Amino acid sequence: MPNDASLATRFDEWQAQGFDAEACPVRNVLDRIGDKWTSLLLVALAAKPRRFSELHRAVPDISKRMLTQSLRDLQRDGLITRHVFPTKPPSVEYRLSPLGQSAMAPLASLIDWAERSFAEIKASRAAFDAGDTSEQMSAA
Amino acid sequence: MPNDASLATRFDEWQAQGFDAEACPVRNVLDRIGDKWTSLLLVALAAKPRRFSELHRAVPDISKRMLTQSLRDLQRDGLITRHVFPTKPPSVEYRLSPLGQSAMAPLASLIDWAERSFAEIKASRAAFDAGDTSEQMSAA
DNA sequence: GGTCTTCGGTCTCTATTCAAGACCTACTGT
DNA sequence: ACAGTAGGTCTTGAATAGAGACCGAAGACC
Repeated sequence: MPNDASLATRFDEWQAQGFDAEACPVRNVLDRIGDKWTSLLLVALAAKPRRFSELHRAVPDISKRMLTQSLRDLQRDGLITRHVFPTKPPSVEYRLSPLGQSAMAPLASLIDWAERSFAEIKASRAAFDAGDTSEQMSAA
Repeated sequence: MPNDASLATRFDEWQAQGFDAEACPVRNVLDRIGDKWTSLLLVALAAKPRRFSELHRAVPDISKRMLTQSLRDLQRDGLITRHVFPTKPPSVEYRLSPLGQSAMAPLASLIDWAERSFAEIKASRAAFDAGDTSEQMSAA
């Protein structure tokens, strides 16, 4: 069962292993999750399989270039599968693989946290931007 | 309780709201989590409070510039706090705020998933890079 | 028959962001 | 006196993201 302590322990282990980017799951996997679009696409596909243009409409401000690239990355990592139908204008459907579905639970818990904490984060940002220099000068 | 269905529902809600980046917790929060360094720093600070150079040593291949900037972002979002001690060479300690600690549980579950799935992801990447074009042509 | 739109992309070009490393002030040890 | 440490900032090049043009084939429109 993961908790803060085991996280810290694992951090030490990763560090001991020289923090090789190839070997470190955090760097490998979280870099992809945080890829600005990929998590959004995963959530979009969690609802149901969708086609390319459908995804493009669902996530309005992604460019085709980035959509293509993000889908390729997701496919490469085995989180989604790509199905080509040789229809008159070709249609391509993307759907979550079992591996991708297994990611939804932890991803949902993160999103859940994000929604719960969003007000507090926004408040903190506002305070920070207002010049709130609440830095403790311990033992002046 | 979050599950796939509620995620999908929320996605529809975000979409209905015009997907304003300001209002969407996923884009706001996940963008930061996936900021390449921030989650790593959060994990590093989960173990214990650390000082600037200590963090720089703990995460070997981050540049000072990015370390400074990532810490500022984290501080701005209220996930960490910054404590300046007016010692002879000034020392600055960073530590997780309560909000930051509340993020560790979902983050840990994601990292847990990442470690469990890493082998499968690596295998998938290898297959993909080997030119495994396993695209289903339904109804040839 | 000619033109317009859809679909799933690719290509090019520009703007932003990242990363490496020099530099800075103040102090400390040798 | 000189180098080194601490916590950064600044400058400069490299990688990356985004906007939008283009493409081929097939309908649908007129």
